[in-house]
Amino acid sequence: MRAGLEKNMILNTAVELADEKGIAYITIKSLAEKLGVKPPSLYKHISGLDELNKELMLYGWKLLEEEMMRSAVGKSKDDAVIAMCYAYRNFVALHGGLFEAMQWYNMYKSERHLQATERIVSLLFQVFGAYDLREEQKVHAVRMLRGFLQGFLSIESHNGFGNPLNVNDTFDFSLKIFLDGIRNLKGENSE
Amino acid sequence: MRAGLEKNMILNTAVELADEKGIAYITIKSLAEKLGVKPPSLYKHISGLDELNKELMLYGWKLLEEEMMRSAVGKSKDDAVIAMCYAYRNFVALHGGLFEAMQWYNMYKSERHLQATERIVSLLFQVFGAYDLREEQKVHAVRMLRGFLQGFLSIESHNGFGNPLNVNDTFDFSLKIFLDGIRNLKGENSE
DNA sequence: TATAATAGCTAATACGATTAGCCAAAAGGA
DNA sequence: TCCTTTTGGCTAATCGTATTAGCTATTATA
Repeated sequence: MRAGLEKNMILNTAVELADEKGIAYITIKSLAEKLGVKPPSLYKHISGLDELNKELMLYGWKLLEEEMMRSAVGKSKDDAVIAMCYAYRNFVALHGGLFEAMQWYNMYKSERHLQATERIVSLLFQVFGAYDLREEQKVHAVRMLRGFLQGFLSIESHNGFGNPLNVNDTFDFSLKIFLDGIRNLKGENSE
Repeated sequence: MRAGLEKNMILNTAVELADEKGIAYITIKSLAEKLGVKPPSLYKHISGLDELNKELMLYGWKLLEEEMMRSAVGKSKDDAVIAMCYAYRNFVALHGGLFEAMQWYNMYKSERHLQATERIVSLLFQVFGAYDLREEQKVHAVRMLRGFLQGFLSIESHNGFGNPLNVNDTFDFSLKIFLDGIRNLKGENSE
C-alpha cells in the first residue's frame, strides 16, 4: 500500500515539527519518520530541504496574511490596526516554529518572499488609508509597525522578556503609544 | 611552522564570514580554509560548531552593549535614547551577520544568553530612569523599544523594506513617535 | 486486460562535522 | 644546550544526514 503522500501533507508535517520542537528539527529524516516513510520517498514530492523551507516560509506568510485580513473585516482605524496586531500575535503564539521559518528564510532574499510580505504590507497600508496621513507618513507607520511586531513577537515567542511583568500589558502599551502617535500626526499634516 | 591559532582569531574570522556572506557560511570547513588550516585543527581550540555559534552570539551582545553604552555617555533622556538606537542601528549595518547569529541562537534559550541581553536591558532601563515614569512603564518602554529595534533592524538589514522611501526617515519617525509617547505618559503618571 | 506513469523502496554516493591517533614544533627546566 | 613535556596541526577514519540511482509494485488509464 502506498503512503499517499502529498506535498501539502509534507508541508503540514513540517509545520507541526517546527511548531512543536523548533525549526532546527525540520530534517528530511525526521519528516520522513513522522510521515511513516523512508527519507528518499520525499524527493518524489519536493526537490529538497531547501525548497521545503522556502515553501514553508511562503506558506507562513500566506497564512498570516489570511489571519490578519480576517481579523480586520468590518473594522477600521484603531480597531482594525489592533485587530491585525493581535491576529499577528496569536499567529505567532500558535505557530512559533513557522514564524521562525519565515524569519530564517529572510536570509535567502528571494523575489517570492518579497511578494509574500508585500501583500501584508498592502493590507496594513490599506488600513492606514483611513487616517488622515500623507503617503510617506503611511509608509513610515507601516514600517514602524512591521518592525515592532516582528521584533517584539520574536522576543516574546522565545521567552526573551525576563521581567515577570505581564507581556500582554506591554503589547497594549506599545500599540497605544503607536496609535496615539499616528493620531497626533494629523495636526502636522498640513504644514 | 604552526599557524598560531587562537580562539579569538577563530571567532573574529567567523564574524567576518558571517558579515560578508551570511550566517549560513559559518562552517568548520570554510572557517578552516579562511584560517589556512585543516578542519580538524579547529577542534584544538573550540569544542565544535555549536559552541562557536554560542560564543558568537555572546560576543555580539557584548559588542553591542559596549557600543550602546559608549554612545550614550554624557547624554540623557531623548538624546541618550536616540544615541543608543543609532548605535544599535550602526552596529547592525556593520555586523549584519553577527546580528543574525545573535538572533538565530535565540533558539537555544540559554542562561548565558539571557544574561547577555539582560545587560542591555539594564542599560536601557537606566536611561529611562531619567523620565518621570512608574516602574512598570519603564519596563514597557524598554520592551517596546527592544522589540522595535530588533524587528526593524532585522528587516532593514535584509533589505526587506521594498518601498524606495528613505529608511533613515522611517527610523527617525519611529523614534519620534516612541519618545513623544513616552513623554506624554508623564501626565498619566499620578492618576 | 495491457500499458504507462509513478510512489515508495533499497543501495549507493556525497559531503560536512567530528574523533582517533601520530608527530613535530614550542616551551621550559636542568 | 639537551631533555622532557605539552600542545597544535595533520592524516585517516567514522558518523550522520541529504541526495541520487535504479528497481519494483501500485495505481491510473486506454
